[in-house]
Amino acid sequence: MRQETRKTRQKEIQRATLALLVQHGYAATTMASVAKAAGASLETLYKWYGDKPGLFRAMVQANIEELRDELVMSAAAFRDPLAAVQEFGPQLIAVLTSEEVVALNRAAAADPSGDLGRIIAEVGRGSIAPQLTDLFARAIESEDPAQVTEVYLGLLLGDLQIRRVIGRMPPPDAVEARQRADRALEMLRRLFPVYPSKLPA
Amino acid sequence: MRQETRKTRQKEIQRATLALLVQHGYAATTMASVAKAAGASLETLYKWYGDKPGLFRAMVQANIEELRDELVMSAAAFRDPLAAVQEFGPQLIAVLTSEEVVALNRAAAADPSGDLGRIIAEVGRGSIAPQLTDLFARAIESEDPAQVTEVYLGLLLGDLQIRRVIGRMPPPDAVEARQRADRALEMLRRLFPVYPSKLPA
DNA sequence: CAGGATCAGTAATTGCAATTACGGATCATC
DNA sequence: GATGATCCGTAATTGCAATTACTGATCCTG
Repeated sequence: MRQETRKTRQKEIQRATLALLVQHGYAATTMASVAKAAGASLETLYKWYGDKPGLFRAMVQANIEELRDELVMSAAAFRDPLAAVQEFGPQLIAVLTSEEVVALNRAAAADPSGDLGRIIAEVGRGSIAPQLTDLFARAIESEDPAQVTEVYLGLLLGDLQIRRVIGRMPPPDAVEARQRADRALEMLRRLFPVYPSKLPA
Repeated sequence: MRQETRKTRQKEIQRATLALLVQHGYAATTMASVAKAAGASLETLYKWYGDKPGLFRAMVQANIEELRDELVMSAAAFRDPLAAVQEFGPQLIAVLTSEEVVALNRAAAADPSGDLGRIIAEVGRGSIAPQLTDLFARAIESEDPAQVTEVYLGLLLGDLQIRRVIGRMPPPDAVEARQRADRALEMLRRLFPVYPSKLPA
């Protein structure tokens, strides 16, 4: 099979795996059910991914990277750093509380090896936080822009993520997400001085 | 067997269950391993708890209540509300990032029924947040003290919990916890006006 | 068009853990 | 001290899912 074909095939398999993970959880997602849903054979799954953890490792990696790339793109579309943050916040809430990311986090929580958690942390937070820190470094006076990011994320998300992961909350809708993000940014601006040139006109 | 004896026996079983959960996770904690560790028989486990989820439900309930009671006690020991919060913050960080609570959260994340998550949310947050809200209502001018609590928890914990649960972080030590709590309270006081009478002497 | 590789579909194989069943010891109660 | 209940320890039973093996079908490559 050609490389291109295989790549799209793998994407299909990983998509099917994620769908089953969202619906049934890690333990109840069997290799057989993945094969059936993806129209692939067990032999192929094992040849390509080695074993069940291997499949999920690849799936998590691919999906987290995909989500990251979407977020990266949207952030780059702005010149004014705080305007970018303002746009970014609600998206970040939406992504991090989505069924998909919640399911990925649950899988990571159940993974004794810690591989899934490492992937999520490195690819997810590891690439998102620096972007935010860059934006804040351009907009806010602080010797430690990374800490501004910390505070912002705390204000933005609170314990939304952990509550979602243990299953005690629906995802916030778009209106709530925007409100929450606006409040977080407003509080952040009261906590840290904004460069005068960056004040809104 | 007398009531008292049975109660202590159940406590032993639940303690052993938690220890195994912390060490191996939910999936790898077998009923047989619990029986062995607790020196109980499988028959007793099934007679008392019905099935594996039942055992874990009871265990989570008992342990969360125990943790809550410890926190409740410490908070009641103060007269000045913000002093109580100041003392409470580091403890809350320590408890919520402890191996035990992380393991309980992981079990809840893996539980498809949502029972464990419900227990944790209701017994845990459901009793802690109102206590904090009471303290803030006495110390801070706000039409919505519950939201002050929200903000405080966000500043205090950030994404510590979710990062702990997916396995990408050691628990913060006592010094870090206190620093973090102090910073959170200090930021909170800049965000919300404190009643003059409550200002420190 | 032959040859070899790759894949889907299905049928073993295997191991593990939840659950059940049973025999002997222990303990509270009368 | 008898007795019935309760408990421990261990040995089935059972079901499920990961993993492996086998059989044609399909698709590139020359």
